[in-house]
Amino acid sequence: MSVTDPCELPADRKRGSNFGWSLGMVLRRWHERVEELLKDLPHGSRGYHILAVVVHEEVPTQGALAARLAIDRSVLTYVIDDLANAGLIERRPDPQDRRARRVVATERGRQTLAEAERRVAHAEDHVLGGLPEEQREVFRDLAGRAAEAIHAAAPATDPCVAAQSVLPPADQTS
Amino acid sequence: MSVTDPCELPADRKRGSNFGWSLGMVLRRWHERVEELLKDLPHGSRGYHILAVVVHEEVPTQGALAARLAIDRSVLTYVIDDLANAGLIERRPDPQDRRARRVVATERGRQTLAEAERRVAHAEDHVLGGLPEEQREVFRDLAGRAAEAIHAAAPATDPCVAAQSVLPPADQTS
DNA sequence: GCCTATCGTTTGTCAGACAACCTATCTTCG
DNA sequence: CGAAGATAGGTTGTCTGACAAACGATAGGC
Repeated sequence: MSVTDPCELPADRKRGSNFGWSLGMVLRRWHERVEELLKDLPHGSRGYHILAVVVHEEVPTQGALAARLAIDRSVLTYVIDDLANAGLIERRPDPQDRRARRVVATERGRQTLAEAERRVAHAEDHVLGGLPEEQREVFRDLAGRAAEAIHAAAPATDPCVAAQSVLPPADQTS
Repeated sequence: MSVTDPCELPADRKRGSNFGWSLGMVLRRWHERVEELLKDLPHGSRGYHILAVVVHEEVPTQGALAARLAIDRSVLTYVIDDLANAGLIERRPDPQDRRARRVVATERGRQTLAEAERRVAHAEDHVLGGLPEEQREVFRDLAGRAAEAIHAAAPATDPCVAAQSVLPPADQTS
């Protein structure tokens, strides 16, 4: 495949192709719905993501959890607090390293997550209602793979793009 | 970085329940890059979206612009202020309705947008670098169509999903 | 000519993100 | 062993951006 030629914008670009806007739109709606659905889960979608990783993956420590989700550690602190208060997870001292805490899900946490996942899956279908059924799965899959690639290549600052002005030199008064 | 090996994600459950996270991840990265690229455009990606609509679509008024982008009017006020100060757009009184302002792009605004779009397209290719080339276009297209459908069906509060607890009936003591 | 709705603008409030700092513990090295 | 630095987790404070409410100006109905 030859290089991407970003200078040739598909003529349709004017309306449908605001990728950033579109992503924001979909994500916003996803948030609205999920936040509504998971209102009694301690921190809504935040708690959901964390609980999901705790349940589905054997996560060594809080730090690893933060890295896995690409969120700040200080967020983890209070979300885990509240998830623990709700009896969904437990913070146990790591016998190997007493600085670290192992975060493990309780049985109740697993049940709650299972129910939450059912609801979220349903909500997602609704959010993507504008797409025919089979394309929803494609979209989810592509999003997941794009996100994983991004997460794997963590260093956000890739200087391959020069930082020069988009504005013309301001001689043409219009 | 000792024990954790965050890349060991057995594939069976890593996707399917973290669509929201994936979207957030992609969008965050998009933001980082675009905000970097458009740092001399008055409000970064915000100004970019607004300018794009002003240039590409004949938008009657600020209110219509806000509705088109699904953003708050109060945001439009100051972003348009700064875009106008930068000489990219103009606010003209609507001859039909002197409450309303027509927002039109200047020639400079058009040029700036064209340049910005080139850069953004390039950045987007980079953000989606984890996907093979042809799937990027699919992803963009799906996102665009999903977003438009969402935007068309604006009323966010659709009570088709009951708001009941995800938590089991609390048999555990605290 | 009033009264109400609408457009754009301004202001205030609130939650979430992020950085800086702190404490406890582990590790390394003298 | 003990001191010094590194690391895990937690706390605090600041900053930004979103949203609601109030405001002046103008249009349209009666």
